[in-house]
Amino acid sequence: MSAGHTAVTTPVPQPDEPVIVCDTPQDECGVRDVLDRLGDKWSVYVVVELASGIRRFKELQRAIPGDISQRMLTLTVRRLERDGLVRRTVYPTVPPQVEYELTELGHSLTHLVKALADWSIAHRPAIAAAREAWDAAR
Amino acid sequence: MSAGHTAVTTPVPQPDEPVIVCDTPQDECGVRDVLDRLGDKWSVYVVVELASGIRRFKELQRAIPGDISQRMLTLTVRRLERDGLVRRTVYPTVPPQVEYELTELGHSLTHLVKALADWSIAHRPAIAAAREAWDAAR
DNA sequence: CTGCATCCGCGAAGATACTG
DNA sequence: CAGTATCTTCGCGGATGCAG
Repeated sequence: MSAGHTAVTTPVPQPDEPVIVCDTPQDECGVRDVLDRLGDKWSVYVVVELASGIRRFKELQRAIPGDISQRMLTLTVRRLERDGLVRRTVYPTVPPQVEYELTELGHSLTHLVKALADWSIAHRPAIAAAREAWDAAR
Repeated sequence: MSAGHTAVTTPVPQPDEPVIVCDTPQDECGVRDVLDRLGDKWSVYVVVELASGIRRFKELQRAIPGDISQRMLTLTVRRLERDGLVRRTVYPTVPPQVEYELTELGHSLTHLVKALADWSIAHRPAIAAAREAWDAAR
C-alpha cells in the first residue's frame, strides 16, 4: 500500500442528509424504544387483538394465534401495561375477572401497526421472491 | 339480532370490527413478517444508517451505536440482503471493499421506520411517565 | 379464572481467533 | 478490510405446579 501525501484512506462517500433522525444525541435512535416493546414474540398480537375492543385474559389467550402460554401472556400484558399502552381492570368477583383494553397511547400505536401490516402484506411477494433467489444462488 | 328471552352467561363484549386485518386466514397477521425482520437487535440500525446512503462494512460497524460485533453485523446484513432489503456490492480489490445500500424495497421500508421513530420520540415522555407511575405503585 | 414461581431447553448474541 | 469458525453466555419462551 503506497502512502501518498494526499492519498487519504477513503473516497469519502459523503453521507447524504440523514433520512431518519434521532432526537437526543446521547440516546440511541428512537425506533429502538418501540421495537424493543413490539419486537418480542407476542406483544404485537396483543395490540392487534385489543385494537378491536376489550378482552378478558382467556379471550386474549384464545384469540392470539400460536398458543401463547399463560406465563407469556401475563408477562406481555404486564409490560404493555407498564408502558401505558394497555389498561388492566380487575373486577373483584369470584371467579376473578380481568379486562384488558388499549389506552389512548395504545390506540395511537395501532395506526403504526396497521401501516406495518399493510407494508408487509403488500411486499410479501417481493420478499418471498428475493429469498428464493438468494437461496437458489446459494 | 335481538336476544329476547335469552339469559346467556356472558355479556358478550361484542368484538368490534377488526381494526387490523390479516390477509390470508391460514397465515398469521402480516405484521409479524416485518417485525421478525426488524425485531432483532441490530437490523433497524442498519436500515437507519443505510437510509442515508451507501456504506462500507467498517463504516456501518462504526456508525451503529452499541458496538456491534463483526459477526452480528455480517449476520444482520446477510438477512437483510436475503430478504431483498439490502444490496451488497463486492469490489475485487486488495484490500477487499464491500458496499451496502438499500434496495427500492428497503427504501420503502424507510418510511415506516421513520414513522416508528417519530411516534417513539413523540410519546417517549408519556411512556416514561407511565413506567414511573407503574414502578412507583409497585 | 387469573396469575405467580420454578425449572429447563434452545436459539440469539458476544468474544475471540483465524483466513482471503 | 471483510468475513468465517468456534466456543460460551444469556435471556426468552415453554411446561408444569401451585395460589387467590
